[in-house]
Amino acid sequence: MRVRFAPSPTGYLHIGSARTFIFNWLYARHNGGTVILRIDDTDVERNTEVSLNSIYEGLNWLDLGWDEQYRQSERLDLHRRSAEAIFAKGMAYRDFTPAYSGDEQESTTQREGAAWLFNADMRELSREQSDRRAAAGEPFVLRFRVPRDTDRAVTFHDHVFGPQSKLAADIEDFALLRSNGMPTYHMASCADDLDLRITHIIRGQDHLTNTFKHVLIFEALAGEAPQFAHLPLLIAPDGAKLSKRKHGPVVSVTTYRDAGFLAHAYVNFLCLLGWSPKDNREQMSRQELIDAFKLEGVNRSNAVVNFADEDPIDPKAMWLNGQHLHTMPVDELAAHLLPYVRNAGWQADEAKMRQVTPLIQERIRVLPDVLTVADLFFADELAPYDPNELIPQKGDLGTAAQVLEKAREVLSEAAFTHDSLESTLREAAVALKLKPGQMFLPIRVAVCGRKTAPPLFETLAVLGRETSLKRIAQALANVQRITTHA
RNA sequence: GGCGCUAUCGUCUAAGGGUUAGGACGGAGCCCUCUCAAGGCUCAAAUAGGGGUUCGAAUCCCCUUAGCGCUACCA
Repeated sequence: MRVRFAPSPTGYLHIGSARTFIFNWLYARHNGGTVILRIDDTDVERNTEVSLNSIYEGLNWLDLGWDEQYRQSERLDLHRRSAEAIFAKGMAYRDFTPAYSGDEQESTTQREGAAWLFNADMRELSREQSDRRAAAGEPFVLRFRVPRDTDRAVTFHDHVFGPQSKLAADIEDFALLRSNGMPTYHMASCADDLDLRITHIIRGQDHLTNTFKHVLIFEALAGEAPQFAHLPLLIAPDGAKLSKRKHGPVVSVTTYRDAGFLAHAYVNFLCLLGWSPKDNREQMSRQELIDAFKLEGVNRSNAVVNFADEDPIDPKAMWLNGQHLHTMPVDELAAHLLPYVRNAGWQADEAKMRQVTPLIQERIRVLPDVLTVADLFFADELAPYDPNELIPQKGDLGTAAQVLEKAREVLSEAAFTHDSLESTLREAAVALKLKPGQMFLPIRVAVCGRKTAPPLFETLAVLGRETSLKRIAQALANVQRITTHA
């Protein structure tokens, strides 16, 4: 079994394309098949190297890999020979009509009545006439001669959409070769699918109606077409199809990468758009996805990627990334986090990172969150904060000072382990006739620089005696400065 | 305009003739608790509309509506 993913390098890797690639990959891995990456670059006008690179960039980030790789631009001979073969069988003809020059937007919306199907004079042109004009160097496009004197229907079975049928008489005589000699998408794609022995074509639903044309080409060339499976499209909250121009960077996979997503969490999220394992599972490992993936589980209706102007990330994707982060082994997560910490300019080694990671693991949803959650473990100096933050419930600056002084006293003796710190500080609270919360808050703020932070005893243990006492002393000094000035 | 496809909570989805229409995200509330998270529990929230077929329809058929796709040398 052989599947292919065939992006054209006219933009970056789009979220919908990424999902198509993922589904192809999953289908192949589930069935022990081969994944082929084929760059569909026959449109020389619009292809760019930058775009090609960004597609590789996106694909590499997904970290799934592929088995074989081709570029259509290196296979033009095959495409032309295939077109010639169809022409030789009399199933294609030359059309010397100059390229349609009307405004295409208007032509499709304003045109009344029947759609264009073919240019009768060209379809009926005698072979002698055709050869003569071609020999004279007159440019032409090669069109498929769609059978239309019968009531025959073109049919195929789609693994997602079921049986499909369309009257041949409703299919226009599409182009195989352009007047510049380059193959069209239809020609190149089918010729390559045949030559690369593709068994299953899994692609976006925007190709569903093109498939009738492809079936005609496959029949003309080989008599038999591969299997088809079309995927529902990914659309924007406004119902429009995702486009760079209209929706901005949300449509690029690099948006998620740059936001600090785990590649696998992103893959997991994309899988849930248009496919379901049918058993309510959502967080799934790569192997679980491979095992569960079946084309029968693919939906038929388009799925909305739920983003907003203020937030380009789908909330469910954010949640799912958090789930993967929360359940990841500590060492693995620490390894993911360390580069972010170092890029921020902080001193950190693997050992320190592994100590800090368990304290922040369930408090982050994307990797860069480490910068705002764990800063207090890495920064030498705490950012300045309002000393009034040190005041506990039902207390005042005096209470804060009292707590901090007591903390300084007991912490200079206590062992810096979780259990020892907890019992020491709880006893101190009792001695001061304060509730535990009133005792802990001033210390937390003194040591973390803010009220929301990881649990106090673990935090103190990781910070160590020296840093903890230094920060408590600084807080105390700040409080005393205010009270004496007042 | 023609042809094709689709239609379940705001979003992702389950249920493919018989269920109080299930789960998840997001939202609200409660619990847990040294703060924040995480976790647990609860609540609000859907079968586009109309006709059939059937004892019985979200599910099958038809119509309407809406959305999407393709539509003369983009892929």
